[in-house]
Amino acid sequence: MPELPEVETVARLIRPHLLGRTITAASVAWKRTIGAQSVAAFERAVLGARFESVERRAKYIVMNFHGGGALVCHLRMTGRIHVEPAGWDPGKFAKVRLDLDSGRAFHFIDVRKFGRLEFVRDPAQKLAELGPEPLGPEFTAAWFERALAERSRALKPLLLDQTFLAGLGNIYVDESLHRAGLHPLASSSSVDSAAAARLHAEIRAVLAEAIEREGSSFDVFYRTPEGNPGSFQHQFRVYGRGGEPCRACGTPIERSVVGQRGTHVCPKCQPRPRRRGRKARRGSQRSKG
DNA sequence: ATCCTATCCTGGCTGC
DNA sequence: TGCAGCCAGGATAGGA
Repeated sequence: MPELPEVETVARLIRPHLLGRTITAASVAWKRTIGAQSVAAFERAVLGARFESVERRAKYIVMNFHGGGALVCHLRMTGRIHVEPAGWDPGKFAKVRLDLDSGRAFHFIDVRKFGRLEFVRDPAQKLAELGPEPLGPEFTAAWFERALAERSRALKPLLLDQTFLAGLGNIYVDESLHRAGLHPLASSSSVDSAAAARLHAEIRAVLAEAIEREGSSFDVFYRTPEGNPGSFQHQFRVYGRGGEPCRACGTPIERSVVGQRGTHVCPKCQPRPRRRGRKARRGSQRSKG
């Protein structure tokens, strides 16, 4: 499903088609896609608007308009964006169409209808609750170590919490935890300094590598706006590899459910914590608080 | 504070 | 080949 690397890829690919372009017509085929706003109000708001910038924040694509206001898009699980020549057929799952003065049209397409394309006056306000960007300057190893220590939640649900750290989803959490040798159920407060630094580095590394490969496509849903699948799925170490040998040690990857999410762990590389919420006993660190 | 469950959706898969 | 039933999951709301 689209996580930070996939959303970044989409933003990069649609940006050149949108910058400086004006919306000349708008139509909405599925009302819930545009959020709480009425179709009439949405169309009124975007008609004549000119794209000034296209950014990514967490898993959101923020398309700012000249003079204020923005379209904020979340692909959720199956959302896709295409900017294609006017005659292009977006298919039966098309939800919103925005015609551009370039002769192209912006299409928001979504099989499962969970995705959103909302017009907001103040995107900063809408995105205010999000945690730091994992690839941004705020996300330092020191901040991360402290933030983990300040809570006592299982690592996986915490990393999926967008108000804690913004942009990771199920795939990249599983991959990061495996690469750092940490179990998804380990308590955040039990993570010592060295492990926090390791996890910090692996989160950044896995996201950067995935962006380089234009994200992951493991089903028919995620495609870049150019219609291509990403290729990072070939680098997965645990995600979707239940029963297959760990690439590091050969032990079969175990699949379980953590926080309602399919979860993939190498039982040897990521030993299960003996007790939740307590510091690991051996080789303990000397952290001062 | 943290955890758990239900909700939103439908294509694709499994099993009969 | 058909079909019922289950699964996937990001975000959010509400309850324990």
